[in-house]
Amino acid sequence: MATIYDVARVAKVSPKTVSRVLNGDAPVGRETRVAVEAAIAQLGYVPSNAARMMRSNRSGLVGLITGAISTTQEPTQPAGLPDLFIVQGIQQAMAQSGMTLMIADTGGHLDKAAPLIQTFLRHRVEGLIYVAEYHQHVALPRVPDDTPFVLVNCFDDLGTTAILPDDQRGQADLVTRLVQAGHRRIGYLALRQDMVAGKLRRAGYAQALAEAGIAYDDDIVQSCDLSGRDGETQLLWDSIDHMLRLPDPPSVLCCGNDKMALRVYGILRSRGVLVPDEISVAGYDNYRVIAETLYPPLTTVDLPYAAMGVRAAQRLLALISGEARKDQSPTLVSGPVYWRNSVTERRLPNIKHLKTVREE
Amino acid sequence: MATIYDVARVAKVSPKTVSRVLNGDAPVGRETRVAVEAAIAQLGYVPSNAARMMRSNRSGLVGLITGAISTTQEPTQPAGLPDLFIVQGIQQAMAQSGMTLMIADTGGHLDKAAPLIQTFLRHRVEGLIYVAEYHQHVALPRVPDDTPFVLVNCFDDLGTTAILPDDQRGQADLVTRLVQAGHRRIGYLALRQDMVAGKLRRAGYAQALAEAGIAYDDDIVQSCDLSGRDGETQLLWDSIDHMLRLPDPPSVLCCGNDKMALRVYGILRSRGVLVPDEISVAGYDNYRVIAETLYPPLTTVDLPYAAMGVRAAQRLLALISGEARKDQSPTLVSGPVYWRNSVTERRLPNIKHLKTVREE
DNA sequence: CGATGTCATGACATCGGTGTCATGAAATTG
DNA sequence: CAATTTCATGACACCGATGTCATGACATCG
Repeated sequence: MATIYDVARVAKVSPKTVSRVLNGDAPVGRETRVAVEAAIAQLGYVPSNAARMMRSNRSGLVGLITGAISTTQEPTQPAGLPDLFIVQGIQQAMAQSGMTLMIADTGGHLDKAAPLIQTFLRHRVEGLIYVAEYHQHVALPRVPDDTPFVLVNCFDDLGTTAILPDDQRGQADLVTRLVQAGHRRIGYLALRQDMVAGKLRRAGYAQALAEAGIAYDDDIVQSCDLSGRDGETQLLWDSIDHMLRLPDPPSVLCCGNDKMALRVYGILRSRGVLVPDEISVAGYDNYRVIAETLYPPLTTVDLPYAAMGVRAAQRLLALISGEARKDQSPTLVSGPVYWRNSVTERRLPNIKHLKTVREE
Repeated sequence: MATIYDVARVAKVSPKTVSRVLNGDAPVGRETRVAVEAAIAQLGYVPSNAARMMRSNRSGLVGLITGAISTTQEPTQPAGLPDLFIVQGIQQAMAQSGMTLMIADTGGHLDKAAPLIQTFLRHRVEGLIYVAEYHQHVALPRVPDDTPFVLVNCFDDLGTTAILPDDQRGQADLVTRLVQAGHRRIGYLALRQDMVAGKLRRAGYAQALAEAGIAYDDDIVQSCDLSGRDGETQLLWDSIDHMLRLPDPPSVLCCGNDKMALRVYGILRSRGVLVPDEISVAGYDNYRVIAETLYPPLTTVDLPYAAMGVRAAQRLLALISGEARKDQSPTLVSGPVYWRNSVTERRLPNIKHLKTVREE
């Protein structure tokens, strides 16, 4: 591979002048510049980042560690939405800033994180990001204090900068919206309560009910998630069966996530219950493959993964440039409710009317 | 950040000896080794890859270019399965070989590929991989001849090494299996015919019918894919309606991919047609979020993305090590049929009987 | 018109490792 | 026991860029 010396020889200038043409850090005569550029093109010269980094000490690299890529495959995956959207967001924001993103995958085994961090440090990354597959607590190997570090979709005990989805607010927003649409009996098919998202979403559900002055009824709140293990469909079936047989059955079933909603569609269908005419269904995640393709399309809450990714990248860049320092409290990112046809709306499309009703 | 000189000073040896301890390329005395390791630990020394690369000229880096990450979001996406599984496969195989994978995303804009390739070359990657979002023809910017290059899920006019899914064989296998299950009227809801996969799968369908001695009937073959644009559900509805009204309607509907099958489930449900009792449905891709979660679970063909990724990584590594040279004909990778409950089987679970019938 | 400043360029050292070769001591061999 | 080999280690140059400083040619200024 050609070096800057080859270019210098061909262009009949000094290597330093070639460097100046490449970086534009000092004035270069017009003719000289043309000659150098010609030589570069002729030789197909590509500068070596390694050599450049030796002096300038800026690698232009950011390391991303995640289980996102390999975990997607596992049906064990507790949350429904491909965490990859987070990576997308990060990628886009980084590309804009001229940083190159190096992505490494833990393959789901957290003990591989340490060597991966080591690899990144060898490349002298200017910052590190860890993306978790679902909202969770993590205990990661130590990262040197002078390397900016951001956690996404997870948090630790060390107060590392973290970007998290606002699960509680999202679920509360959805339930509030359901109430506005005239629903009063709102069933809740919850995720596992040992999961952060499960707990927070359920808290959001309870919060919204409280704010609306609706009593919380244990009979229509069930934990139905076995994270893909057998028996899940049975459990769901039972829970739904139980709720539908109540004297005062729910008019809408809120599902812990969109995947569960997909199952619920199947169960309701096999029972001959029409959605949304006989019962409404709502999900969580806005997992578009499911939410938009289901018939009828699913009302759900956006899990703002892409936005979280962008925010994470921005924070990391701020940390790198020294503009910001690591903050103690996590950044919560919330997403909008996507209102689709799986939920009936007792409102007329008349805005005045809507207002009136809202003021009831 | 500590350098090898710092370590040498603390351990009271020469830098070269530290280097030897790190790389194990020459014998080092026991006591010396211990002293060096202690110094390394004490200083938190991490060797600089950049400096190492300067002399050894081996970066240990492989560049991966894809639209996979950002395209997933777009509903435009013609094929159904997240191409990310390819990236997974590559990642795993590369990690095993000790290579570090740098991933860059085109954001769906192919014109960003050239600068990305440039960035990778600056980092002196030892090889490049391009992963396409769906089976397609591509025209990529030139890559220097001395840089090994592998295309995955796509092919070009230059005879670059390519790893492709065997769409024709996959569809043929499925249809053959349907015939074995007693089906004779096999409807086909095809993908767009301007897509490589669409064409190949349909060819596989026709091939299997021919091999089974079943006449090809235009009445039950329809192109129904608008790639997510509006009107798609209408088009599907019409096609299904048409087929079901035939005097001799199909006993099974083969869908161009699993996403289409998901839509078909919805349509059949709203028409009150039971799957699989009244009509069977099959998909393509084995898009597990859909195929395993649908009720009943979907019979489909595995699109072997992970395997393709592994194969691609292996080929690239072979090219890098010089063991192999670029071959002209693409490598076709095929996946198994996943038989689930969405298709009726006219066979009894008796193996003898099965054999008998097979010999009919 | 001499002093000063700007422009365009080059010489040279340097970043942090590793390859090459040299060296002295210990082990092995004839 | 001398000759040879092996072992353990260090000195030094080098990879390919860039930062620093120096230099000569002009332009500008008082």
